[in-house]
Amino acid sequence: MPGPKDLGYLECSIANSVPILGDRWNLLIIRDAFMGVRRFEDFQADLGIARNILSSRLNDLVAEGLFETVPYQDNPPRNEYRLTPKGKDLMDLLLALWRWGDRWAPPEERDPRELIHVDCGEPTHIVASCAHCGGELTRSNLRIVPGLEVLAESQSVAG
Amino acid sequence: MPGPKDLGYLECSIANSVPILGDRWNLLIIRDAFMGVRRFEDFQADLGIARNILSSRLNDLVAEGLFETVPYQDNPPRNEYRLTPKGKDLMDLLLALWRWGDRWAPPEERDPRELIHVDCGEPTHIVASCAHCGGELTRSNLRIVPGLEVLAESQSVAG
DNA sequence: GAAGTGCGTTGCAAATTGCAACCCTATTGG
DNA sequence: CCAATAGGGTTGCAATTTGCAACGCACTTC
Repeated sequence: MPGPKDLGYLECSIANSVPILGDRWNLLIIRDAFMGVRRFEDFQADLGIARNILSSRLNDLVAEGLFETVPYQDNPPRNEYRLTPKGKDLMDLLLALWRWGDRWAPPEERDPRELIHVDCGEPTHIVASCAHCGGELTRSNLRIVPGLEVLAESQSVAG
Repeated sequence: MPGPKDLGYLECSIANSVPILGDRWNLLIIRDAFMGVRRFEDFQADLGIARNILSSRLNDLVAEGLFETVPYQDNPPRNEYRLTPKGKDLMDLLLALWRWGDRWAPPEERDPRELIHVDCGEPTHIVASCAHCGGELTRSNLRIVPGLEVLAESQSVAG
């Protein structure tokens, strides 16, 4: 029975997020939404996505509660698609994706967009820090427990 | 010409990352790799992914430089799939995904895994902070320039 | 030498994608 | 009033991808 497989059996937050976030278009639509895009035509024009796919994806995103429709005109009825709190909470993910892409898959022509941290006024990017002590989270100071394994460079099991 | 569309025209780091990361299986394979899984059979058993798809995805991930094959036996030749620095650098993304999923799409039975910050010894999760000043990055203190828009709650254009 | 392990490839049916074309409502122009 | 345009989709169809099961192949172990 082809088509996306149900991943519920994995019993994991990441696996549960994957059906909606592990999709090329959804990630790009969310990116656009963070940039301020809100209308069907604007998403379509910016992404070059086929209209039927965009329609389907927006419906999925609304059904999953990442976007909500907000009418901006009655005749004919027209909606904007806006991020909900659940959608807006993806900001860290987008920042991480942006950062990774800048380091490992930058566009040919440098992306003119910069992220500015208003509090300090400087260009910035995400750094992962600990919710408890504020220290930086790195591969070597993190551990998953109970875990098959650690995230660190040096490993002690499985080879 | 159906099938994944080339997104190069978007000229953006995120769009460039999407072809490899905007895929259900790739994200899960990477997740497993961070948990210490390295062998074909182990990925297959853990994810329940079809063998042909796993084979295809691992090849893609190696081709993109996120994984590298490391022989662990000569007869017959067998390889492990390990994250490269490029792949390991996805840790922040995985942490953000994990965090988001915990908040918005947690598994029915609570995931027994916890992330421990070894430096302070406490369970933790990612908090986005500024690479320049270390302050927290929030939707209201970030700006994309030049930008159609800001990430903040309150917006001044297109609305 | 019969079974088991590890890693894939092959075949096929079902689902998804992309494109172009069409539909509908309402506004604008003459 | 009729035509053209804008916004927001839906429909049809062919190419591509998926998922599953089965098969292949090279050793190893009993």
